[in-house]
Amino acid sequence: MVTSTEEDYIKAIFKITERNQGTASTNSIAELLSTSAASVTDMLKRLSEKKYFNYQKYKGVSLTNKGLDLATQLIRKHRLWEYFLVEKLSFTWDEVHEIAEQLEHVKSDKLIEKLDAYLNYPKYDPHGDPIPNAEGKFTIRTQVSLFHLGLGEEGIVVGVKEHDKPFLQYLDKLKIKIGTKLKVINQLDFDHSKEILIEDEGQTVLSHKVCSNIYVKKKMFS
Amino acid sequence: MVTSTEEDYIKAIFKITERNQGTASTNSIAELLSTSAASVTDMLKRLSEKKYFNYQKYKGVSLTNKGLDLATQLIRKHRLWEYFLVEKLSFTWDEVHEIAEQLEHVKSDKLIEKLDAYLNYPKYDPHGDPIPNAEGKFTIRTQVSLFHLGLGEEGIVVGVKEHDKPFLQYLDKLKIKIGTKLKVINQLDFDHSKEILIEDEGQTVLSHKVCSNIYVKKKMFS
DNA sequence: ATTATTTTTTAGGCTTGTCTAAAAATTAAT
DNA sequence: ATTAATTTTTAGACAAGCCTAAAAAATAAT
Repeated sequence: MVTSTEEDYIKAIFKITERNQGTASTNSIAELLSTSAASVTDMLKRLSEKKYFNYQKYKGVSLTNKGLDLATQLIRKHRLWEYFLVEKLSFTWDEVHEIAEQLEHVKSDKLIEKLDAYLNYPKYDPHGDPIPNAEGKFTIRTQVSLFHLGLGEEGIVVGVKEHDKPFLQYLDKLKIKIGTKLKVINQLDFDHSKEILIEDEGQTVLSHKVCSNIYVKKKMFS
Repeated sequence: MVTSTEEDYIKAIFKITERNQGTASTNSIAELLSTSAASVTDMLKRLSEKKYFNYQKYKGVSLTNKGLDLATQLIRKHRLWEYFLVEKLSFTWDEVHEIAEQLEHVKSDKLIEKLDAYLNYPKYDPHGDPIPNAEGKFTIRTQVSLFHLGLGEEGIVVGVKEHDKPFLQYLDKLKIKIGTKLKVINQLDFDHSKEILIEDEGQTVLSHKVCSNIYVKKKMFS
């Protein structure tokens, strides 16, 4: 049996080690889970007996295969629930994270398999992130950040990097969502901002930060 | 903030006081929650400060209006989720209780309202129990137990009393489900068993205990 | 190569929710 | 009206998760 708290730790370790290849530090976990470093050390010591990760004092932790499997299943659950909330219950993409965070802890393999089937085995969640299948495999898409789209080039929005609520609400207001066609009609070297033509919605200026948080699929022959 | 454990206690008190009008004893709560009487006393003492119920030493507990409201909302959530699991994810009625027991603790009013709307505001759950609406009101149906159906009388199954897994599976095997038409074709005074004609499925003998666990709507003019 | 800074761990304590064993109160029985 | 049986509460302990403050280890800076 694994508790919700334990699952949160596994997920945190996964998220951290996903980027900076290798180990997660005590502090980084504490920050991600909004808890103290002392609590993390405490938890790691106790949890490491369950073999979800390797822990050496002062050396940080890295997930074992067992831990990796669990993390993948948790991400699968989280993203499937997000998909359900948006597609079936018509939540907006900025509202679903907190709810999915709770739903992902519900224990029932059958539930998640049936949910997956009901949703027709979606490959991507409402933010464009891949949903692992029952075996833990997922499809990576070729995508670039909007920042890397050159002058005159076109792309279709396929995802976002950060899931920050105000950011997602900002995109909503601009009518930018997954599937929206964008075209770079001007770019300012000074601050790396871009003037973007939004399909059916006119044009707007997007900052460097916003651009690098939007993933697009490049249209090759426009 | 109310924890899942606290919610379980409120629900238990509600269930107990629902029948034997009035107060729930320490022992009855302990039994329902599969815990010790000592734990219950402990919990009651601490929880009673939150005003969900009135507690007097040695006198048992009874829910306040605040507690009653919470219990009703929990039942609403539980039954809506059960409905979802059966109607949308095609679970059978014997499988849904444990999963709904977890889902009901997910905190989001918006979630439950949207779920309700998505399911088209169902009035009864898969076991025939009424689902309270957002205001806590629910529709009681005129129903009698199959035991009270006389010789030659007909009825339509509208619910079951106990939700015991093997019992529900037994009914499944007999092809008895909600909406099934039944007719009493013989009854044995000796053990109060009845011979029943099941619509499109032939006939069978049902024990007293089984009969009194099946609720039917009497067909007035058959 | 020391000193300073940062990170991590230890130590001790708190709350929630649980337990067992024993004491106290209530209820039932003679 | 006592005694017996049952129910409930108290007492003391434990695990999971969390905290703060202080100590120890690792890393960075002079």
